[in-house]
Amino acid sequence: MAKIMVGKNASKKDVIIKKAASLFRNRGFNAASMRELAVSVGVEASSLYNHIGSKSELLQAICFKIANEFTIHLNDTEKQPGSAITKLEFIIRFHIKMMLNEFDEVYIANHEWKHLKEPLLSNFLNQRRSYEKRLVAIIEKGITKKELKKINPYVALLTLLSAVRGLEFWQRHKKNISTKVLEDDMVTHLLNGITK
Amino acid sequence: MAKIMVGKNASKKDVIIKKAASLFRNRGFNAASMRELAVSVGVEASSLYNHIGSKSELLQAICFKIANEFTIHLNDTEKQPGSAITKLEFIIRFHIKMMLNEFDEVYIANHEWKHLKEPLLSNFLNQRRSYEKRLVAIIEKGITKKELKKINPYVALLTLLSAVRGLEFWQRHKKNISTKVLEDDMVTHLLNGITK
DNA sequence: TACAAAAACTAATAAGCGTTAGTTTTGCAA
DNA sequence: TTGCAAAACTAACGCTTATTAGTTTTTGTA
Repeated sequence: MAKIMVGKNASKKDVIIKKAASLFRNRGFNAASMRELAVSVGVEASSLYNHIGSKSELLQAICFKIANEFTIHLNDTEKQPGSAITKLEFIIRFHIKMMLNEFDEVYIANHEWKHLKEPLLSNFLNQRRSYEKRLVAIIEKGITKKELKKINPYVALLTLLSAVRGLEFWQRHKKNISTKVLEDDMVTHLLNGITK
Repeated sequence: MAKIMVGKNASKKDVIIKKAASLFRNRGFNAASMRELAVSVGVEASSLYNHIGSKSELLQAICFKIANEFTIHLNDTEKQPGSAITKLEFIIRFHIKMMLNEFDEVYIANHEWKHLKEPLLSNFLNQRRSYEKRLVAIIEKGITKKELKKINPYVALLTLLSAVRGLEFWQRHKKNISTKVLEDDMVTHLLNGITK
């Protein structure tokens, strides 16, 4: 009768979701079984259902939590004054922080969303599309105002988002580089290039 | 008794692997079933086993084919003379081409390798680590020779590889941008930045 | 045309999956 | 201490999975 250990301010459901995020990232959503999750939580598989509705509900919770956090931050960014470059730097730094602080969840929102079930799958994709369009708008404005080079804004978006997303590999590359160096170097690289 | 259709110069095994690559990318390795693959090939599931050994053999074939192609190209790059920038541009362009021409396979080598079984999993990861170290060496040499800015070479590697990998999303963003613009803009962005 | 090998088929296997039903234990409030 | 709800347990369900065995059909060659 191992009871689920729950820290302050976290419901048992939250504990399960956290463990699920870790498991889903390490094994993939489909490969991860509820029995494995149960072991990691320290309970029998069927007991999980006293706290959650289904396996896919866990995936939903993770994906939409992350999507909302990014949306909220973009809302803030758009409100604040400043050049396109300032805004892009602000956004890039937020992406980097999210990658470092909520790695499992962000990874899942990036890679395992495809196992969401309709209609939530469409919902999620719409939310992401909308996010990207708003970023493109910022880049376009920067080009118009001659703050940025005349490159294709979609290519720039792609490059920015992908580079930041690549921090997934940071787990592997943690070679005594401080997160500050990481953040600064990456912002420099993406905004100013690497050639001298 | 639907026989597997096979084009010139392609064995039936090749046809199955090609279909598997597409299926694994769309559904994920674990979610993709041999029965689905059989439908896509136009045959009963059990008939596949006249041509292949197992499901994971298909994953192996795909992952190592791609890994080898990248390794071979890096061998060529290292042999040829030229600055670090030239070499990096050469490599970036190859990555972009691979992404566009062998999308399914590259995607799988990037994302589904974790479902490889030992000892091939370790083998694959070693091969990738070695590839990355050789790229870092090129970047380091470029910094030493003052061709490149003094940034952390691992961060630069990360940024480069991830940005290129982001071409996965190209399928979604195909907004009448020619692949030439794409390639050129991305190389410019990654080498020279986007700020004016 | 006959024969052998290749490749298709049907049917079945054992294992693992998410989930449910029914029961027992736990922990808190009266 | 009693009583009740929350949360654990055991056992089982129906389903899907990769894979195998055994059989039949197809194909290419002599």
